Formats: sequence, C-alpha cells, structure tokens
Amino acid sequence: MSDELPPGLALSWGVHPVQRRGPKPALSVEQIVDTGIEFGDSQGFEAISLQKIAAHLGVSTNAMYRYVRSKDELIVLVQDKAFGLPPELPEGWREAATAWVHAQVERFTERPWLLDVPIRGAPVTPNSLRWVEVMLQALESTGLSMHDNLGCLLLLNGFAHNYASLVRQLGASDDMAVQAEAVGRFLVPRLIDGDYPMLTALYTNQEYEDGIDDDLEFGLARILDGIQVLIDSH
Amino acid sequence: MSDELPPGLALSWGVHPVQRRGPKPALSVEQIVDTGIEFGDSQGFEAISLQKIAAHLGVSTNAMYRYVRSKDELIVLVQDKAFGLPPELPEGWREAATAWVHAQVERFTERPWLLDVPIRGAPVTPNSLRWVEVMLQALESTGLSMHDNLGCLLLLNGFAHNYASLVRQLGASDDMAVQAEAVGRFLVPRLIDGDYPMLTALYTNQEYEDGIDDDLEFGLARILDGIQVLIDSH
DNA sequence: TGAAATAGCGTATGGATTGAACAGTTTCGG
DNA sequence: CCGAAACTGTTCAATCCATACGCTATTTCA
Repeated sequence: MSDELPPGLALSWGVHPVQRRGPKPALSVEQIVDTGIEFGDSQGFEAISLQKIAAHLGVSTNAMYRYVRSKDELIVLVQDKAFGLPPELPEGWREAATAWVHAQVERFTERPWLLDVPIRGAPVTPNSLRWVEVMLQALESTGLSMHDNLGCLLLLNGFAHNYASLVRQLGASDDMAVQAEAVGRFLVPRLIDGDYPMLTALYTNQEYEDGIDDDLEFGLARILDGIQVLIDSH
Repeated sequence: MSDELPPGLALSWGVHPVQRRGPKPALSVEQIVDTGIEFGDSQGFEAISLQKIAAHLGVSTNAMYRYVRSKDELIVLVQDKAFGLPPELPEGWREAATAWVHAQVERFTERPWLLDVPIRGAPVTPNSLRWVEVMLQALESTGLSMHDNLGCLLLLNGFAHNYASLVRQLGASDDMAVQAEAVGRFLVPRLIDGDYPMLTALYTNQEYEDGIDDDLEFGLARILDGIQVLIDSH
C-alpha cells in the first residue's frame, strides 16, 4: 500500500515508520535532508549524492538506505525543504501573481541548483502544495473556473522557472563575455552564409545587450494582460 | 581558440579538423550522433551513453573521445539533430506563433527524451537557431522592437517546453490512475488538517479530471492575447 | 532474560565518465 | 621511396555513482 506512493510522499508529510526495537538511529531524515541542501548550496545539484552526505555525517554510504528508499526520495525531500514556504500574497490577483512569480524567481536565484531538479510528477509535498494553494486562493477573485485557474497557475509557474533558468545560464560564467565574443566571431559568418538574417542583425547590432532584467516584467506583463483579457470576456 | 567555444558548437556547424595523416576513422560523428538518437528514441535519454554507443558500433568506449570531446558535446549534437528543422510558418504573427508552438510540442511528443536534455546555454547550433530565426521573422510584422520580440519568443518557447513536459509526466505511467487514487487517499486527510482548502476541493471534486488537452490552447491564447495588448498599445 | 527487530558496516556489482600509455596505420616531406 | 610525423583505436586504470546482500551488534519488548 505504502509502496505504491511516490517516493518522498510519506516522509515529507512526517510519516516515519514507528520504531519499536533495535539500536537507536544515529541520524535523522531531517539531518540528511539538511546536509543535502548544504551540499546543493555549496557545490550544486550534482554534489547531492548519498555517498557525500554519508561521508559528511560519518556513516557509510549504505546506512543512508535505512532512512530513504532511494536517491529520488531524498531529492524530493530536499527540494521541498529547500524551496520552502510561499510568502504572504497581497490583495488582488494581479498583484498576487506578480508577487508569487517574483518570489519563485527569488528562490531559484538563491538556490540555482533547484532548477536542476528533474520534475518527477505533480507536486505532492507540503511546501510545494502550499505554493499552489496560495496562488489558487488569490485567483479565486477572478471568477474563473478552477480549470482556468489551474491553467493560469501553470502558465505563471512555467514562466518563473523558465525565466530563472535563463538568468542563471546567462549570468553563469565570468568568462561569459569573453566566450560570447568568441562565439560571435565563430557564428556570424555562418549566420550570414546560412541565411539567418534576423540573427545576423541581432549579433552584429549587439541589440541583445539590452539586459534581461526587464524580461521578467515583460513576460509577466504579457501573461497577466492575457489573463485579464480572459476575465473581461466573461 | 577553439577551446573556448562551447561544446558542440564547431562540430554542429560541420567544422571537422582536417585529417591529414594516420588511419582512416572507422566511424563518423554523424554515425555516432545517429546512434545516440536511436538509443534515445528506444530507451530514453539516460540510455544515451558513450559506452552503449561504442558497444553498438563495435568499438571501445574511449574511441568515442576521438570524435567528441565529452558527453556534453555529444548531447548538444544529438539534441540539435533530433529536434530538427522548424516547419514553414503561415502568414500572420498569431498564426505563425501558434504553428510554431504546436510544432515544438509535437517534437517533444515524438521524442519525449528531448525534454530531459539539460539546457546548457543560449542556442548556438544550426537547427536550434533556425527555430529562433523563423519565429523572429514572423514577429517582425508586429512592429515591436527586437528586444520585445525576443521576450515574446522566450515566452512561447518556455510555454511549449513546459506544456510538453506536463503532458509527458501526466500521461507517463499506466498505473497513474491507480497511483493517483492512492495519492489522493493519502493526501486528502492531510490537506484538510493542514488548511489547504482549495486543494482539498480540487481533490475531492475531481475537478482535475478535466483533461489537459485544452491547456495548450488555453495557455497559448493567454500569451497571444497578452502580446496583442502590447501591440495595440503602440 | 532471551528472542525479535533493526541499525550500521563490509563487501560487491554494475554502470558511468574520463585519463594515460601504447601499438598499429596512413600519408606527407624529403 | 622511405622515414617520421600524425592520428587511429586499444587496453588499463582511476574515480565516481547507486544499489543489493549478508553479517554483526545493539536495543527493547515479551
């Protein structure tokens, strides 16, 4: 029965198997999850491995499997705890959605490795569901159907993830400027030869320098305007 | 000089180091990339490993490193070729954007493993850039700035990726129905206890059964309407 | 007090990416 | 025409990673 549940579901809601006999656990799931977050923060997503966590906590690798059933389970727990709870949202669906997206982008900026966590399925953990819950509450005032609200939420969530991902990859490396120039030098002749007029213009005019700080507001404004059109049409 | 270029850039544009001496290569990069796509199609993204490709082609694992510098490089090449070229877009930015998004979703549906390819940086490969190029051309008629056009493109692209990803994970498993019920049974009491009114309603009313086929059109309509609002305001 | 349950450990397997050294093959330079 | 340079694929190896199995030691319930 409990076996059919997705990894991490039970543990994230605090359902531990009741211990009856045997030695006391040297560790706790919480400790393991915290260590995972620590490693993610300091060395990125791929540094979150059972081996490293075990070594850091002074136990053998396989001792981990007394606490989590698989690495996937661990990742779900780490993700939920690292993302944390959503903020209080202001009144008004538009302001609320803006705050919600900004908060998500902030989380991803603080912990970029969260962007690397593969999406395994619909959210089922407490904190993730709390994010959904607060946004659905804010969207209630639009008078749209639950189905439409979910569509809007998906749109906003996807956008936040996408934008954060973009920001990270563009701001990732210090040598990005150097490398971008090298790429341009390599690419431009081929773009001209290969009939890519728009991209050629983009690269040679350096219009792409505009900075992407506005892109968050830009995309968000488009989505919100689109939702507004839907609301008005009802 | 060529070392500073991102992995796969040179190779994807057909720049092979000119061979002058030594034995003739037993393989070609193209052969390797095709095999990678084959494995991805038949066994998913994680089946694309240098070991398996090498074994399938009858050479040792490390022989691969004569052709590609790293697995990352291979993945870039595989991704570009597997995604292929964009379709011809119809007249009118709205129709074009719709066709563009649909085409992307189709690609992701045909080869779901493309969704698993980690995004490494701005697109630099021929096919990927072609997708950008055609959409930018279609957006030219809107009269918006290049910056705004890029913002729109980012929005559409992110949405397509996001939607395809959602479709896959929901339609992924046959036992999804079974599992969803088990999850519901586990979750609902906790949602009630934990003060998640919207989600409780969602789960108990089975409103989430509505089907996500419309979600593509829904989200797309929101984005396009939002862009339209921007155009009108100019 | 003894038996059952359970924790951590050692050992082991199978897989991945990548490096170093080496031997064979081809072709250019003279 | 021949040696040397360049480049090939190979073996061997190191270093990670996630798991599985079985053992021993510990704790607690009956």
